[in-house]
Amino acid sequence: MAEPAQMRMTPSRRAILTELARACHPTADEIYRRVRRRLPRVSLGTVYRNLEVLQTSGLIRTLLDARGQRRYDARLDDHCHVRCEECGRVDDVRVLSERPLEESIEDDHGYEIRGHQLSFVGVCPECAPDAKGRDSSIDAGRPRPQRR
Amino acid sequence: MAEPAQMRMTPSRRAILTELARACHPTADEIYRRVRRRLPRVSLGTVYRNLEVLQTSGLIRTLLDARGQRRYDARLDDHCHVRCEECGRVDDVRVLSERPLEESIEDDHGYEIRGHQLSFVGVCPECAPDAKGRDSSIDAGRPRPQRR
DNA sequence: CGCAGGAGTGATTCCCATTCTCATTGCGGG
DNA sequence: CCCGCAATGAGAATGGGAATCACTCCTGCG
Repeated sequence: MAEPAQMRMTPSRRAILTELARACHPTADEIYRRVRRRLPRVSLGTVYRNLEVLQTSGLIRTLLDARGQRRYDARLDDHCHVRCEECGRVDDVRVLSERPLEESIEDDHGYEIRGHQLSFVGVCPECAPDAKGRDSSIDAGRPRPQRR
Repeated sequence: MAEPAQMRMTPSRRAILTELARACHPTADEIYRRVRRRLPRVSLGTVYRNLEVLQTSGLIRTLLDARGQRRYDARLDDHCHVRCEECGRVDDVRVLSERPLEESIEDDHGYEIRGHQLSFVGVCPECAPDAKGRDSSIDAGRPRPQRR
């Protein structure tokens, strides 16, 4: 799913990809400021729009930092992250199977680890595309999807 | 760490805890609407303030749904979540060691699983309270912590 | 008992990340 | 060369969350 739909590789999109590969999990605003250094006329709206497009096309990934702000990732494979609760910074975690994960993060990255989370992401039965009957009696008033 | 600091158990705080135990991972706004049913004079600001206080006191936990909105959890033990990308709903995952996790989530909860994340949360070396020298030469312009 | 000081609160405003609107631009095909 | 549509720039709108402020309510103490 999420095939590289028809999408033009425009200069602003190319620049976003370049900056994304260079910086480590930047926010939309960081990307915006970097892209502007070479394409000064690019607007913030364009950056957001294209990040959305690139993600839909499967070229980049979105993630959330510890405060809930979106950050973007050029790596497409599954991997772990460490997220700083203070500044929002996000780092990749190198997984070395022979060492306990928390310990190696503290040693290798200098983070003071306070916790971890394992979460799964998907679509709940109420939102399932096939909409198999099932109008929830509980929490009935929930509005339909609606992108945030 | 995070000892139950001195904190009065006021009616609004009690109501928040009650509603939190009843609903499953509500947002601040959902808690607000529920609390208001019994304490109609409570304001949204109070709810946000008290959620912050309760979390600092270690009585509740904060988590982020798939869209980055904060949700609150009365359970204090470590456990996994499933998060719906469409509506934001979050469910607890029952971990049964004898079955593959994704499979049991699909079966038990009806979610269509699209992915998972393992992430660690902590404080990065630059934000470490002891501030051991280390002013980053890379990415120098980063402003100091500053809550969001 | 009366009071000072601090915690808690309601109402409101502010801030900022993200989205939306809309007029304009420019590429690609005919 | 012209049309149509995707892409864009500029800026307004949205919405979650935090902050401000004046006021109320305890609580400990004299």
